[in-house]
Amino acid sequence: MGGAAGLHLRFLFGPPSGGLRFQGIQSPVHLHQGSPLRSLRHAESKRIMSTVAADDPRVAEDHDELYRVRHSLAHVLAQAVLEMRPGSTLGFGPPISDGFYYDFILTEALTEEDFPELEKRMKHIIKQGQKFEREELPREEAMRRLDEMQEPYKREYAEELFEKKGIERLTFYRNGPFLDMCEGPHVEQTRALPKGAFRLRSIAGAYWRGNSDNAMMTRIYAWAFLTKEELEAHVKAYKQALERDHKKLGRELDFFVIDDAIGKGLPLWLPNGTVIRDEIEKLMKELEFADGYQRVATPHLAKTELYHQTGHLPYYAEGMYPFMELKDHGGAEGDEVRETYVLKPMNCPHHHRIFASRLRSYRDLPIRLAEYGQVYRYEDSGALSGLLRVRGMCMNDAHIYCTEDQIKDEFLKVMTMHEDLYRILGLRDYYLRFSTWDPDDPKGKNKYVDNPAAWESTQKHVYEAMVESGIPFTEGKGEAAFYGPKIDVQFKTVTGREETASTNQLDFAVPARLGLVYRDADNSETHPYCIHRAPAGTHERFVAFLIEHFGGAFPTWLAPVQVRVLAVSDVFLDYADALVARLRKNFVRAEVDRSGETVGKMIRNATTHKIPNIVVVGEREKRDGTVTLRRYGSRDQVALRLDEFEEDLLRRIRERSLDRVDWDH
RNA sequence: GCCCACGUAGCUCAGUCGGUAGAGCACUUGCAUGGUAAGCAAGCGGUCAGCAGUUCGAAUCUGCUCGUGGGCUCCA
Repeated sequence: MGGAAGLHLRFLFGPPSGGLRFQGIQSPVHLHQGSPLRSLRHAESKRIMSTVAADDPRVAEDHDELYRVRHSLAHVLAQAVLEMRPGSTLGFGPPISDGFYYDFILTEALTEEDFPELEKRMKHIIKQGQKFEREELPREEAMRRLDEMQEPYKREYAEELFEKKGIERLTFYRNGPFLDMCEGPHVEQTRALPKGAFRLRSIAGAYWRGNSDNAMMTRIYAWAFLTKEELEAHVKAYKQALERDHKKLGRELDFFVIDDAIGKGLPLWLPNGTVIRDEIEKLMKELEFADGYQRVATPHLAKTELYHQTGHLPYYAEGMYPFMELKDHGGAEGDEVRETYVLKPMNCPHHHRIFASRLRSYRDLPIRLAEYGQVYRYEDSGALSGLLRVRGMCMNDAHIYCTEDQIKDEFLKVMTMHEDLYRILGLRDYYLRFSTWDPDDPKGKNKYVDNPAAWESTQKHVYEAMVESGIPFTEGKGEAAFYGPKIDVQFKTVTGREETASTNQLDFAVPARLGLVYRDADNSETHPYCIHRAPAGTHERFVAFLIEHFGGAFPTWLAPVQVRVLAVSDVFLDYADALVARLRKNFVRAEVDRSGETVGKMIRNATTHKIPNIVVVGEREKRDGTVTLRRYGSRDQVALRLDEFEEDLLRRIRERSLDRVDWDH
């Protein structure tokens, strides 16, 4: 997987600028909430949805009250900050999904310890009942005003608005002593702002306009709602969500560790976490087998030269681990470098070489090569986060080589596979984004392969496949990979951060660049199209999503330990052992608790480890040939005959049943 | 990479004014043989992330390094 250009390789983990790493974003469209995917197949949504999300605060209800409150509070915060740090300059201060933020260049640092005083000052400002007064100025006056205000960043943006967006007049808002260039709207006056319904949340660095070439500003985030109750409910929900954090659960439930002795961003999968990975891989292999994929296996290394041929180097070198230089003799100083190798940051070049390993006929196509290949990317250290953003990862990868006529059907099958995978796992809170070419993009030919005809045709095929799939999607114009359109699947983490789970790209350029051909019906040599696809993204990130989705309480088929058997006394351990042996013959991950603790304690331990099936055996069970079953999340105990217990258990595993409902959220 | 915060036992955390380290859980052992979320007791466990400095004396103060977390256009 991955793309054929450095920039786009990184798209599985978000664009290089980090533009997708929003804090607290709501999914633009909660497309799949509350309804099974299947029912969406024929939904009325067979059209491209609006590019701007429905609950995006910028457009919601044409700037509703909440938007005005948040926007106005941002001004109040800025006023308070300027009181405490006179002479500081302003950046942006927009409403966001759960509050607002404001960016500053501060004359002297503020920390979260200053929050109480800032909040106090904000409340004081609110009490003053300052009126928000709107003023529109034509270009020259506006620019003069900004010069007087000594706000260089606002000024820079104003220039851009006049130049590029072609606006005529610039809007300013004044409340009390505070003046800001701002399009509004705002509340009438500060007393209209609900007291006690906002809370300063955190302080963070943020580059001006998100570009690391620009100045580093100080960003203050705040939560804000219309009522105190809403704020408190939000904060409470946020804290509860932190309990599901995959990093926390990963430690508590022994899923993975990241050990500095190995290296940052290089997770070690513990036995429990490996089970989940393996189960996802098994599932994917089944789905792929059904769709005619063939499995391949390729090494972690390749000669650097290969990446020169694909066009990744030297452009993408920064995203890769440093090259390994093989020298003559013992590699002593001064020995000539014979060849260099790289740790692969993607699998596609290897798969392309497999395609090239023999002469291909049009009759062979489509060829679908699948591999869960381990890749390594040298991500910025500050970007690393648990399993969500790592430097060593396993791609849920496959490359489909096909003719133009096959694109639509193949893409449709790929999207259907996504649907199947997510439905099986009960994942609903995601949306799809169709990223297209922007022929008018000023960066033009540097950003996209210069082949308008290919763009038009491939986008049409992908679009038609999406429409036919019936899966709703949004469009991101100008966000395509440089070699073709793509469909990304966006998920939200428990803390509200949005991440790309899967990226699926249509590549009409790189196979040609590598000289891949097949013999066509007319005996000519033709370049294949290539679809890069990864329904489960990387196994690291995907398992992280699943941990958070299930809150660590996995359904039986996914659970690291599927059944734990407790004997009420050591006397009945033989019965417990026999039961476990019987289950393990059927590949059930069952084990006996031999801790010798009290039953209450063993129940507690199994429960805190979120084991889905707890079986208690004692005299009654041994005598009657039964078990007493207690399912995770339930206090009920059910007595079952051994064979009916086993049959039900095996069925749930076989059917990949989501056998619990209380984690529905 | 950059900004901010944080780093004490395997985990979660306490540690006052700078005076040489503590709890609960986990683990080990012993007792208890217990019927659905913690039986009782003892023990083991720390280079207070690392290095350097200030000091008679540093977990505590300062600097650097390493690591972790949050954030780095939701664009006036």
